[in-house]
Amino acid sequence: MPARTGRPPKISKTDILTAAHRVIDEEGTQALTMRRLAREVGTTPMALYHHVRDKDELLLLLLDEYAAGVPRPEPPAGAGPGERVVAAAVAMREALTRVPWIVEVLRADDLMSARALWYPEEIIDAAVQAGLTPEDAVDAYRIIWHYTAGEISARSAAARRREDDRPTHRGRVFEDLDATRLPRLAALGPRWEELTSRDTYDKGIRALVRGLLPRP
Amino acid sequence: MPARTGRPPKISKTDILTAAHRVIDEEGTQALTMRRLAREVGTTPMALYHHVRDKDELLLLLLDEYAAGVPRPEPPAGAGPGERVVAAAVAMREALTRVPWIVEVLRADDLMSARALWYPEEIIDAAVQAGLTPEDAVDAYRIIWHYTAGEISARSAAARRREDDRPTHRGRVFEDLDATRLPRLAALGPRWEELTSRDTYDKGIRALVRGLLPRP
DNA sequence: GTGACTTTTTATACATGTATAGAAAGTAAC
DNA sequence: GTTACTTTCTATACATGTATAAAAAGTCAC
Repeated sequence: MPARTGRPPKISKTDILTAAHRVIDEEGTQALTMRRLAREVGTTPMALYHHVRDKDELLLLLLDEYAAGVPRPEPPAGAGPGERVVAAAVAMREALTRVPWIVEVLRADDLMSARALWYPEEIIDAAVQAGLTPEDAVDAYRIIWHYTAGEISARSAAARRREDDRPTHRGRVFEDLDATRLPRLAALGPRWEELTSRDTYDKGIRALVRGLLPRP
Repeated sequence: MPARTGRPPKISKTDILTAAHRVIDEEGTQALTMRRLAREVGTTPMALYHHVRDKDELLLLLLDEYAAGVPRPEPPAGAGPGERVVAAAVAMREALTRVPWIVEVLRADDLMSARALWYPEEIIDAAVQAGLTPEDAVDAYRIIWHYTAGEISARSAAARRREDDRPTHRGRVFEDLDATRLPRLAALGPRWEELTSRDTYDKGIRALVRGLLPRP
């Protein structure tokens, strides 16, 4: 154990993560600011930046810790490759949906944390079992990931919109549609809010699997 | 023409949008701050907030203006419904990719601006032509939209990562993969960067169309 | 004109992420 | 011990979006 040189650290990455968890658990995501976190661990805000690169990385580390706590379920027994992909994607989306700050992480990085990597592993493996080349299997995974990330983002934006009662641009747009140029939308207009509040993730994933994997 | 009451406005929404365009054209998106914009139109920052709700709405209005300038292409002659959907989705993604601030807009709202609505119109119409019910056609559009938004976000995040030469969390994660638990990823590891830099949007859209529309 | 009312603009303030510069606190060589 | 070097921490500062309160500038009824 070689003695380390330099000023001995007062705080560790673990301290930071623990404190961050505490703050989020007790007061929610929006209470997690760098200043607040610094106070919580007993330092100055900028000291945190020696342990994490920026706030986005902090969130990614939190996500990783969270992922470590999610058990890796066994793929359903006797399931075909297609069903394995669907099951993994659905589990991935569900796990991510539970993370309140997930949107920030999605914006920052397109890949999951180390301990969440079994999702891509499972999806890619199942795709290869179904007959895809490894390259095609990676493509399939990325396509599924893009779809999943987009769906999560959109859902979160919709939820924010619902909380916020200020009148939205969106509403105005849909009120006066040109029925000549946009007949379908005009016809659907009144039902738009209802139609677009349905959960279509599964439907999309199944369509993707049908379209990506070779016909059995 | 009823005379308006209240203090007469010094600036209009049009002034703001014009100035915003000028700033973006001349100095790029990151130069567009509320303070800068206020200086440009000759007011105080907060005066802008009487004409736009917040910066996100401003960007949405800019997107709408931009969309007005993109001509609505005729669907390819003699194309089947599936090809029409693909063409519309590809055009939508391409148009949005050209808007540098698109990521902010995607985060704020899941729907496009008024003058960009022909994309969903075209997709929904083609889906109905293919035999879907209007409800299923809306679902199909939303699924395609989620996929598209996710892909654009991921691409933009990847581009930012490339510009930034600071070492990324992502890199470290992929260096030490547990080959026992994650054999596929470990095998692909060295090629991951290359494999995930490919453009798979078309492939995904075609898979979605295959999976969503009834077999012809 | 005067006072009530409305709309728009201004001034000020705050919270946030983080850049930058340098101080503090240790080890290692001599 | 003194000096050089390294790592971590602190202080200060800035740019940003936007909340809040009040001021300004008009119309209208009388």
